[in-house]
Amino acid sequence: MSDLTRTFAALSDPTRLSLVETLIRRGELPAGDLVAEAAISAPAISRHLKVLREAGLVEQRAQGTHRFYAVRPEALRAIVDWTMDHRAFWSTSLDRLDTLLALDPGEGER
Amino acid sequence: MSDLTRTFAALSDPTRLSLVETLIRRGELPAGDLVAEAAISAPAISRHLKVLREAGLVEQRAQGTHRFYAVRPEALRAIVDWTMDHRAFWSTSLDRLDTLLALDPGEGER
DNA sequence: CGGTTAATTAACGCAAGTGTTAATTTATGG
DNA sequence: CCATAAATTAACACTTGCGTTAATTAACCG
Repeated sequence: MSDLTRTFAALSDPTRLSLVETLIRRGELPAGDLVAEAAISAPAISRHLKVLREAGLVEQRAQGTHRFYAVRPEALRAIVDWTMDHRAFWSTSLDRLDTLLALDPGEGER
Repeated sequence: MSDLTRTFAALSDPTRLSLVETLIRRGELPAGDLVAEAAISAPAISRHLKVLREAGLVEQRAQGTHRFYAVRPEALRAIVDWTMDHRAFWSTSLDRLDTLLALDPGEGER
C-alpha cells in the first residue's frame, strides 16, 4: 500500500475524519478531549489515533500523562499534490479554483 | 458514512487508485482493457469498478457487450473542495500552491 | 440457432477493521 | 509509598473487504 492509499485509508473512517477535522479546527488537543467529543470509548479513539499517526496524518506530543495530538500539514499536502497532479482532468475550467483562491484565507501572511 | 469518507475509502485500495489513475491518463476505457493491465482476475476488477461507481468516482457507459468506464471529475473536485476548506491550515504560505498553478497544466503536462 | 466473447454475480475462504470491557503502563500528588 | 488519572494494550466478538473459481447474463456473429 502506497503512502497515498494509506492516507486515504486513514480518512475513510467517519470517526477518523472527524478527529482530523476537530484537530484542524481546534488545534493541538490531548487524547482525552477527543474522547470527550466522540461517541465511542477511549480505547477505540486511541486506536483510531494510532492509525492516523501511522499514516502520518497526526503527530503525538507527550506531556506528563497527557498525549497531545495535532494534524501534520504535510499529510494534507500529499492529497493536494495528488489532486493537483490531475488538475488538468478535473478542472475543465478554472472557475471553481479561481473562486476558492479568491477567498484567499491566507490573506494575512503571503 | 459521508460521501467524502466514501470517496476516500474508494481510493484507499491500491488497485482502485491505480484504476482511477489509468482512466485519468488514458481516458474512457472498457472493463476488459482495465483487466488486461491488472494483476488480478476479471471478477475482482469488476467489483472494484462497482465500488468506484457506487462512490461516484467513475461512471459506466454500455455499448454492446462492452462497459466503458470513465472518471467523474466532480468526484475529484469533492476532494479538492475539502482540502481547500482547510487550506489555511495546511498552506502556511502560498508558495507551493503558487508553484503548482504556475505550471499551468493546460499546456503540456508532467 | 448455437457458439463465443465481455462482463458481472454467486459462493466460498481468509485477512483486516472496529467496537467492547478488562488489564496494564506511566505519571501525578497527598 | 499508595491511590488516582490518562492513555494504551490485550482479548474477544462481529462485520467488512478482497481474492479465487464457477456459474450466469447479455450481445454479437457465422
